Amino acid sequence: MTVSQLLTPLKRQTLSVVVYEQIKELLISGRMMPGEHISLRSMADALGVSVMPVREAVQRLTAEQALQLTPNRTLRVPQMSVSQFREITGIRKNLEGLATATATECLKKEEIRQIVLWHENFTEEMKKQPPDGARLISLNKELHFAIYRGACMPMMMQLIEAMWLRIGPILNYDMRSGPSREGRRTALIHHASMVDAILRRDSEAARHALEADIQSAADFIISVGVLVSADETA
Amino acid sequence: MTVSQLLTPLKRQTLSVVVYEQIKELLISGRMMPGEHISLRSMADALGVSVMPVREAVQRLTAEQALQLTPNRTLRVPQMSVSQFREITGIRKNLEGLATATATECLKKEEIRQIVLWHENFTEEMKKQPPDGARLISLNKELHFAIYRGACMPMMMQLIEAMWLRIGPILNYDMRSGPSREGRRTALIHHASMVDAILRRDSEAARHALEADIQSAADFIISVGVLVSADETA
DNA sequence: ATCATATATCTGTGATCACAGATATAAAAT
DNA sequence: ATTTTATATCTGTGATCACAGATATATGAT
Repeated sequence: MTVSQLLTPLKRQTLSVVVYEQIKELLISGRMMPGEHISLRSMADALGVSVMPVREAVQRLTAEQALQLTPNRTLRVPQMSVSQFREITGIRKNLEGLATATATECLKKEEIRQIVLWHENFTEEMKKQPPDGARLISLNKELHFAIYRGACMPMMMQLIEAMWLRIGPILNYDMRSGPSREGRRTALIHHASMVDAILRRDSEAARHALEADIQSAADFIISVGVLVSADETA
Repeated sequence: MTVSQLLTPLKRQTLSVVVYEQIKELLISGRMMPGEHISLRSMADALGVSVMPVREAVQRLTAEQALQLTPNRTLRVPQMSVSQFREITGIRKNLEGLATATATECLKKEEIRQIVLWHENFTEEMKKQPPDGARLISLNKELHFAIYRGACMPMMMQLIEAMWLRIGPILNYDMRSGPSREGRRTALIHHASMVDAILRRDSEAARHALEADIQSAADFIISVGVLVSADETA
């Protein structure tokens, strides 16, 4: 065996996409608050690169509406109005419902085993006093995406990820301090019936449970009052 | 009335977004073929700007998968495999179906009048011998988006536009020389029943007609054989 | 102390240069 | 004539500078 065979393929990673992934992770895990301002140069200094890669990463995130460029040439993580959040919730129920139903019919045994595992870990963390907010966010995401991946619809995955990227800061806003008690109970109920439906290969039941999970979480977010009026989002 | 009141608000248009819109228009109207190569500098020269704005526009289009960056650092308009096209068709039926059903229930009279107008123009152009391919593409798009806009779901609109951007080059591939005779007949049938359902405020019938329209067009594209094998899209 | 003005600093945007990798072209050797 | 080698050109990427607009700070006058 030669040395060249030992080397990893070293897939081409431009600095831009590395920066992009980093900022994306900050947003999706909710370490940046809605309304918070950022700047290209400060971000570049913090990451130890020039502004160039940050520019391209930010440009891309702005196109995905994960960041927002105000009329005063200021970058910020967008706030969200109730109506925007309602619309995004409707779209999510549609897309993720379709992905869940499709996945239920074609998931492999090994993949189902993994899903059950994520579910158990999530349940376990939920029962702690108090649960670790960051870990809950992560486990919840892993559980959902393990299901969606099973649908074998790569483009659908991208759309769903784009949606999660936009609601990431909002979701974290809630999860950061751990969800309320009844929030925990309903999440566990819906997750359980969703996993149960998958095990029974009942695609419509799985879709229904998933939609209920999304809707109840959305209702909670709206009731908390972190969303702003429509004119503050412009 | 002062002069300042006569001036348009002059909304801030960066060069980048102007270039972005231009390339987008080229793609969506199908003036660029799938597999065709482009370069930043040639595009910049053609538009009379530096490479900088083109870079950002292309970066954004690449993120939206409307352009593709090959491993050899070459830009091209992506080809599409049959499975990719099938998936995108499924997503489109879902998203555009939801938008159509929603719009059917809340469209205003004036908006419906406009939709009927686009439908009549499209029908008229279809009956010409031969029909103008570019005009058909434009009219078809206007008709569909007039309906979707009626749903008042701005985020949904962005998702739908992103889908159309990706299939633009493929659709044009077919429409350029005008559709086949039976393609024309089925398109007209589905459009007619869709508009009819909207007039009757029958949202489920409208959704069904829309889905049939998308599916029949997709079946035709697949039968033409412009799609490539999966390994050519990597 | 309060308000107006001026200065300094920070913002994103665009242009230009330098660089490494890939491709095409031309020259040379067989 | 064919293959190999060298050169030139073209590719996207990253860094740096210049610029105009906006914001904050400081300076001045009242």
